[in-house]
Amino acid sequence: MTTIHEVAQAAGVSISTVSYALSGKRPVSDKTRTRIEDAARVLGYEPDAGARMLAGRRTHIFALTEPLRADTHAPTHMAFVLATAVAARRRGYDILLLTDEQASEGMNRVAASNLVDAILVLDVAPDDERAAIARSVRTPTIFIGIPDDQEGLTCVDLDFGAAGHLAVDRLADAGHTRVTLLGQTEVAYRRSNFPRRLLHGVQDRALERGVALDWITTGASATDAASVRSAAEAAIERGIRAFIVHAVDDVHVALLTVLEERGLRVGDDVSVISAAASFDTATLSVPIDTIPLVPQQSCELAVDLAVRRLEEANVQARVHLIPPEYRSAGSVAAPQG
Amino acid sequence: MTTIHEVAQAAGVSISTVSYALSGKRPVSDKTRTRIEDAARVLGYEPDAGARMLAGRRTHIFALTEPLRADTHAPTHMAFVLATAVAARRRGYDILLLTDEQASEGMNRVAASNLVDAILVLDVAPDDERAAIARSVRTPTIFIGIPDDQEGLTCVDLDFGAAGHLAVDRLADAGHTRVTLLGQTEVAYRRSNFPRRLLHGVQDRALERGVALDWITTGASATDAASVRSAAEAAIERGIRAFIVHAVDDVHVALLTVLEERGLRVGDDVSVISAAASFDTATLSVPIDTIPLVPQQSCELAVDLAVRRLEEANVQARVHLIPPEYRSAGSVAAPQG
DNA sequence: TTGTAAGCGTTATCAG
DNA sequence: CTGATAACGCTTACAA
Repeated sequence: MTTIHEVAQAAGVSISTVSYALSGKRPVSDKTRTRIEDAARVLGYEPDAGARMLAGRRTHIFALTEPLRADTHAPTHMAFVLATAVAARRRGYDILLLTDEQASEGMNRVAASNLVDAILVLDVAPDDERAAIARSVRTPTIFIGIPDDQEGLTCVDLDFGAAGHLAVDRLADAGHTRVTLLGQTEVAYRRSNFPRRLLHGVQDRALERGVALDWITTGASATDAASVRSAAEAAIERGIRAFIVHAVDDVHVALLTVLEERGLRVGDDVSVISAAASFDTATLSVPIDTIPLVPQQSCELAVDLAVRRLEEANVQARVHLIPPEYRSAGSVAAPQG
Repeated sequence: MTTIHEVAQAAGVSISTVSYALSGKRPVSDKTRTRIEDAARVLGYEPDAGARMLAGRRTHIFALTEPLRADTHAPTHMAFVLATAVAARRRGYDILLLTDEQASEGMNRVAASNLVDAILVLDVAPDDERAAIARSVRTPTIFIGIPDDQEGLTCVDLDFGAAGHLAVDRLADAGHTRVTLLGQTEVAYRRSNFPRRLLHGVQDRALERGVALDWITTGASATDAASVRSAAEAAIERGIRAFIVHAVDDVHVALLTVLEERGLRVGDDVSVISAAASFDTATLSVPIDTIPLVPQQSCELAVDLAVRRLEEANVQARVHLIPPEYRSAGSVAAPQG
């Protein structure tokens, strides 16, 4: 194992100069710095993590707590984990997984042992027990998602309410007066916060714009497209020609299949908007207007806030809502006849 | 932050006694030990991770490298990550995620900086570049999966070849002489090792038992069940009444749907075995005989091997194949007529 | 611009 | 069975 001593010796300087040259925390003359960097590279020097933690009181590790419930949508979840890991790595941090059933135990443990510099919280529930922990530990904690009680917490999330407004506005602007929202599973509206926020955004704006709204929850299993199909068919029978979909890809597929069977062309006879979809809607058979979920943005901002909390003195806790973006693909049209 | 000093003071002993009492690495009298444990609990003492690493040369962290390619099946992947994290935690280890595109960089980094005690490798490719890294670093490395060149590596995996044998044997024993294997995506047979191993197991045993075998790869997208359906229909037309399925749940659903449409009852008119399925086959509409993938077993064994490598002196590298298990559900029957 | 040296909080070696 | 104490490898005042 190469130590800082050996690098110092090879470069003919003291160990503190090596430390400063590599961390950049003190100006070092160009020629000695290059000499040090060369020596470090040649020797394959990498600072000992333990020593660095102990002396520097920085671990360069973030914890990521993810409860992983049975109803977790795996691809979405993975996208968030990956996005977090990538963003963290770009800032020089590694990710420590906390998948305990009782995430609380893990949070307390890593905080008490100074194992991590900050904690990132994923898959936030309305009454998330991790909110209380976050308030009680000294370790900076960032929520990706929003619990009911946000007092004193730093949270990051897509503005699902605004996404709901946006979707209704586009359909209302096009002239629709009746809209059906194909929503998440029933349990999702209890276990998570964001489906409700989108729902309320849609409901409120529908009320304001005088749009009649139907809201349908979709089946729990990806395998039973049947219920989605019949719900869509019923809506069409009633003359509905505008859909907002906030659901997994299978639900999108089921809806599009029904529309095609009925000979209804999307963006022509019928309007469809996909809101906060976690998968790539470009894989669908028809181009669909989308309000994307962008895990990258949320996770990058979360990592950014964590770093800021470590580097700056008084960063105050608040909720950061990311404004939704509307990606047009021609799937919204004025109602026919 | 509570230190070992404060615990020692509170318990009226020296810090070394505290260390030994809590680690159990030296006998400590019952009464002083309880006094120490009480003090530690009351003060909420948790050893400082950095100090522990530096002094003890043990980090109590395992790295988990996961390349996360675009074609990764998210639910399966998550099951493995979760199983690893749970198993590791049970032994007192945390998991550090290494999701770099170039996993090699991460492995070298955590090894050189002594950030982790061992490295666990997931989602192993046939020509995995991480095999070379594993051989070059001092950090013990365990593969969950098997690359082509296993020389000097410690690997853990389900015995997919034996699983293939088992599946064919059951069908041949029941009297079937023609079998269709509904396999993974085409790309999976190039990117991963295990689909090939199952395929070869099936092919070899089919040859031995005089069973005529068809092998079909399935579509890349979960949304196009159509190709699976037509393949299944073609097989049925040709009189095939025995299927081995090594694929995602959608493929199972598509096959079962076709069978039902044709009025073929599973376990009666037609035989179906699901091999190495990563999802819960109990959610399917019909009970299916299964050779389960058991991520828990692989991951537990991997963690176990890692711990053993740290605690024992000479554990020699080798491949550990987990024998497949057959779970009957009545979906295999003798061919009719 | 560079060097010296005092910790950081444990573990583990030596004594007792 | 218990106590001192020397590492562990680095960061960061404090000096020069």
